[in-house]
Amino acid sequence: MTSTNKKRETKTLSRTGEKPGTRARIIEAADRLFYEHGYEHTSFADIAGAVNLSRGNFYYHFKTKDEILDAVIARRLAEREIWLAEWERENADPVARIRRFIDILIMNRDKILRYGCPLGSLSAELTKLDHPLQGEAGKLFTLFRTWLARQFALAGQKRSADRLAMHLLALSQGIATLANTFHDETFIRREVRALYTWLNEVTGKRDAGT
Amino acid sequence: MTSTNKKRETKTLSRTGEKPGTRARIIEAADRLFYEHGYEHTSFADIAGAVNLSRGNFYYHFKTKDEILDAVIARRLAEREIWLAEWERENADPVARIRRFIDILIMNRDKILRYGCPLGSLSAELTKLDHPLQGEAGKLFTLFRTWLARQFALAGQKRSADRLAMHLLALSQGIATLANTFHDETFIRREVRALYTWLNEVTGKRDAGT
DNA sequence: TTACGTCTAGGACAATCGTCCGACAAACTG
DNA sequence: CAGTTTGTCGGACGATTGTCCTAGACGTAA
Repeated sequence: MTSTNKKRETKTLSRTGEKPGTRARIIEAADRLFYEHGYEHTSFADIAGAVNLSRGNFYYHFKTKDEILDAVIARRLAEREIWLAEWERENADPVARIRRFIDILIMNRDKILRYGCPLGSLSAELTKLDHPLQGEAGKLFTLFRTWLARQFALAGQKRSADRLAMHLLALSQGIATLANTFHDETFIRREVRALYTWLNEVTGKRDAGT
Repeated sequence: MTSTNKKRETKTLSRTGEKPGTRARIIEAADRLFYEHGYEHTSFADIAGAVNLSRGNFYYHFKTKDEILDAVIARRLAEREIWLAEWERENADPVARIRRFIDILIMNRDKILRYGCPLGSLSAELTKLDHPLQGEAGKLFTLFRTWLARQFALAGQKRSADRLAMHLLALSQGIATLANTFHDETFIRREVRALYTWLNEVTGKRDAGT
């Protein structure tokens, strides 16, 4: 449902005189603008301006705003799936993998301080708009939820895997929101340390460093 | 800065043929609509329609949309201050007071499932809009933060009072966001139970019921 | 060459936005 | 009584919104 795009396939196949990946550039700009200024507050003109396109040409690629949002969510999903694959490839230990998830808070701290959590803020906004793509946005959370639960299960917490995953998701979400509200980087670092400790406790491990 | 309203005073004093508390009714409707549909997504016409007023008359009471937002935030602040006073009056034990805060998640669970956290969603939206009243909205969090920290201090956790307050705020915030995203009431109840346990642990108390 | 599909530009469109005005009814003031 | 204040109404304003259309430029295929 998310991205059955005949256009995309056509594009990929054709070798006409198009600028390299105009459609992809639009989605990328929309992704950034939706994150920084919100979905509703970002206009067609804003996105078109960000990629130096006329609004008319823009319409050629996306007929409606919802279509762009759908593409943006699909892009975010794909991006996160790559993250998860990398974390699995680089860490055999499921607990180490979960730590990689927690580390997002540190690695993206600048953007979090300025714009909050990309997943949470989008989901919250679509709720207020009663937008039909709420479910799609929810899949972003579901992706992490099931992945985290699988790691917790691998770490020996099979029975409470989903509970732990949800708890970790909720706390990460709340940390991002409050850090954004108070513009407090120290708070992020402190909570991440606490999360590390919590992770070791619930997985029955000894402390594994900072 | 928030609510120096000559008009309000005039209104309170005058006994003209006005409908009882038109201004207050406007603020009340705006408060609800901002929560349910967001600030930007709520128009003058929406609010005016909700209180059966013409847009023209509406302008008489509030010159700009920001003015309404300012009044709504002031209203929310006042309302929360009353809550806190009640909790203090009804509970001598600071830990019991903190439990009252946690209970918000249960008591407002229906609205949370539908619209998320009133504080967090507003703060997040104003961030995206880069709105001048971000700071005012932040005061709502600060109100709870300082109050919770005071209760933790009274409960014997003076050194880590603010840290505990922030942690509790963040988790509550995250619980609301995820419960809203997944429309999961069970999740709220489970996390609230866990918060009760956590509260007893950090304040060095024995388990105090459900 | 001609024909065609792909891509782009510029602008039109109806609707809605926040804002603001002028007229008027009711009540209080002197 | 006349005059002022207070509250209400209907509608106008310029700007911006998402959406859509048409004309043409470009490269490829026949």
